Order: sequence, then C-alpha cells, then structure tokens
Amino acid sequence: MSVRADAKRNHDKLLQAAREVFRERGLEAPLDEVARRAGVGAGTLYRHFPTRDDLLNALMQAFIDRLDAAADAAIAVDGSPRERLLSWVRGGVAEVTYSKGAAARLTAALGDDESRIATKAAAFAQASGRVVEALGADLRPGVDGVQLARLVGGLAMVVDQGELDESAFAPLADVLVDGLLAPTVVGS
Amino acid sequence: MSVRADAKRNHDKLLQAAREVFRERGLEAPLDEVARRAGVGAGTLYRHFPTRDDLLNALMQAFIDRLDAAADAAIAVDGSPRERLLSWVRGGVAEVTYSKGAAARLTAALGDDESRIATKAAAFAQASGRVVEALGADLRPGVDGVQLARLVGGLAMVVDQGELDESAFAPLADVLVDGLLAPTVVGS
DNA sequence: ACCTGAACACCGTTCAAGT
DNA sequence: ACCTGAACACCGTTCAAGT
Repeated sequence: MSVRADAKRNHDKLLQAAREVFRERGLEAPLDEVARRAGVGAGTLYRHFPTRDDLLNALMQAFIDRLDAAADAAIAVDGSPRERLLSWVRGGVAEVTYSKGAAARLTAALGDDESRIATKAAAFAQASGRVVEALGADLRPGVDGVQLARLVGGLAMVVDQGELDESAFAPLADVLVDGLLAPTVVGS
Repeated sequence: MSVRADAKRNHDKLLQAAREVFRERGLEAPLDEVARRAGVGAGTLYRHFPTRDDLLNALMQAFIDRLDAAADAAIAVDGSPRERLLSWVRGGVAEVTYSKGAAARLTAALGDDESRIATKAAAFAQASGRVVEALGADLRPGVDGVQLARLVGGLAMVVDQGELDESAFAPLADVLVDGLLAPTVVGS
C-alpha cells in the first residue's frame, strides 16, 4: 500500500543484480556495479540498502536455507557420530564458502549483535547447535553451537583465503572432527 | 655505493612510518598516510615498495623472529605433549594476530609461492614444522608444518575477525589441540 | 515518496618535471 | 638515480533537483 510500485520493482532488481555481481566478483564487488546492472541510480541503492551488509543480509535467506538443509542431512547420516559430524563440517564449509568473503563476514558476525547480518550469523550458530544436540554425549562436553560455528567458519576462511582443494582440505577437517568428538575409551 | 644516502634514509623512514601506521590502524591502513608520516612523496613509497605486501614483507622479520621464539618456547615446555602443542597454538595465534589483518594475509600466502610475503609464510610453516618434529609420534600421523600453520592461521582469523577474548578462545584451542594429538589408548 | 545522477571525498597509482 | 606532488582512476556516499 504505502510502497510505490517502482520502489518494489527497484528493490527486486537490486537484489537480482547483487546476486549476479556478488557471485561473479565476490562480496567485495563495487556497489555501483550493482546499481548500474540493476539500471537504477546510485542513490536508489543506498535508499534501499544503506550498507553492503544490508544488501547481503537480504540475499542470504537462500543461503541459510541451504545451511539448514546441510545440518539436517548431517543429522540424518546413517553412520557413526564421526561420520555425522564430518558431514556437517564438510557441508557447512561448502555452504559458507559459496561466495568469496562470506566466511569472514559470517564468522565476524557470530559474536556481534550489532552486525547487519546478525540474524544470519545466528542461524549459522543455530544450525550448528542442532548438530551439537543431535550428537549429544558423543560430542566433547561443553561445545556449543557458537563454538562449532566458529570452528567451521575458521576452516572455511582457510579454504577461502588459500583456495584449498579437496586433498588439502580433508586432513584439516579430520583434525577438527576428532578434536570435537568425546574421547573414546579404546581397549578397555 | 650505488644507493644514494637520501634513498637509504627514505627507505628507513618509510619502514618506521609503516610500523606505526599499521600498528595503529591495521594492515589495511591507507598507504598515503604512511608516505605522509614518513615525510616523502607518494611516488617514493611506490618506488621502494611497489605493493602493500612488499612493505609488509620488509616489516615482518621481527614478527618471524617472535614466531620462531614461540616455537622454541613450546618445544622446551616441561610438560606433556599436549602442553607443548597447546603452547605453540597459543603462542602462534598470539603472534599472528599481533596486527589486524595479518592472520588472513599470512594464511592466504601459505600455499602461494607468488605471494610477496611467501618467505614469511614459509617461515610460519617451518616454525610449525619444527613443533611437528619435536612432538614426533605424539602427534597425529600425517600432519605436517603447512597443515598445522593453516589450522593455527584459521584459529587466528577467527580471533581476529571476532575479537574473541580468552574465555571464548580457550575452548577452541583445546578442540584443535586434541584433534592434532595422536589418539591415546586409555584403560588398556 | 521515490528517483536520478552530478558532486564530493577518499585512496591507490602513475608520471612529468625537478634535483 | 632518486624525489616530489599534481593528476588520474576508482569507488563509496550524499544531496539538490526532478517526477
């Protein structure tokens, strides 16, 4: 009612343009490129999304949905606790590194309620928390969703920064997973 | 002989200015601030240090010395393998986060021979490698210096991004350390 | 109420002119 | 051989004028 039709249309065009530009050039891509591709003036972009993170936040719902799906899939893995946890670590890192720079932004926002993407970071922590709950006593005592999200985020930043391939990534994920599992009593 | 006295003096003034500016404002501080504080023209800065990383590389020797000292201290810790490894993880993270943004730059350079700070990243990997060697069979098989440096760098990025305090950092370091140790046989 | 796009600020980088 | 600093390019952000 109170939003003009052209405002709504520009809002959608900006989101679509940002989706493309961020995918092609990463999350630090120039914002005037977004405005240009959306076919609107620079001021219109800033009216709808005052900061880069506001724009990012609006784009991230689909990302959060995929992250939740990865957590669900990990919890449902028919195997050992180790396999379930590894599934989440792999799935989480894969989603968080979907766009270059996303891992650093999300991890930074994990402890920051003032962040414009605070709700998305919280969803990341909650997805991790669901995995923590599902693993129960198989997980190292005292680990919570925020801690798990930070560790996954840290690993994702390493992958993002160093552009690691699977063979370089796998041993790091193994270290993280084994450190997260409760110590097992062998040979008793 | 072939370097003019004013060139040498400008070189030193730039390093001193960069040390101050990077400490105060982080590694992404404006370079013209460095030139201004050194009292030289912008072109002089670019003549001596064509890229930001060249300037950083020249500043990092002292940093590498401290990193080596942290590795030595860790190896010399009079305690369990776990305590020695924890000492390195804590010391390494502390040094790598000395300046904001350093963790990301160093970790990115770990796999990149073309990086202008490649020698410094290699020193980071070598210091980690010395800890790996010192721990021998107490460490998880297959772990090398580059992997350990990546994990320490990842944790350092989490601390850097999220500005974590000791109470938030400690449990993450514990997870990493336990994942890095060889599985122990308990109760056999 | 919202839009446009020129204008300003900031910073990296180059290069003509100077010594 | 090296230095200076004006000039250019790029990009974020604001705002006067328009509809």
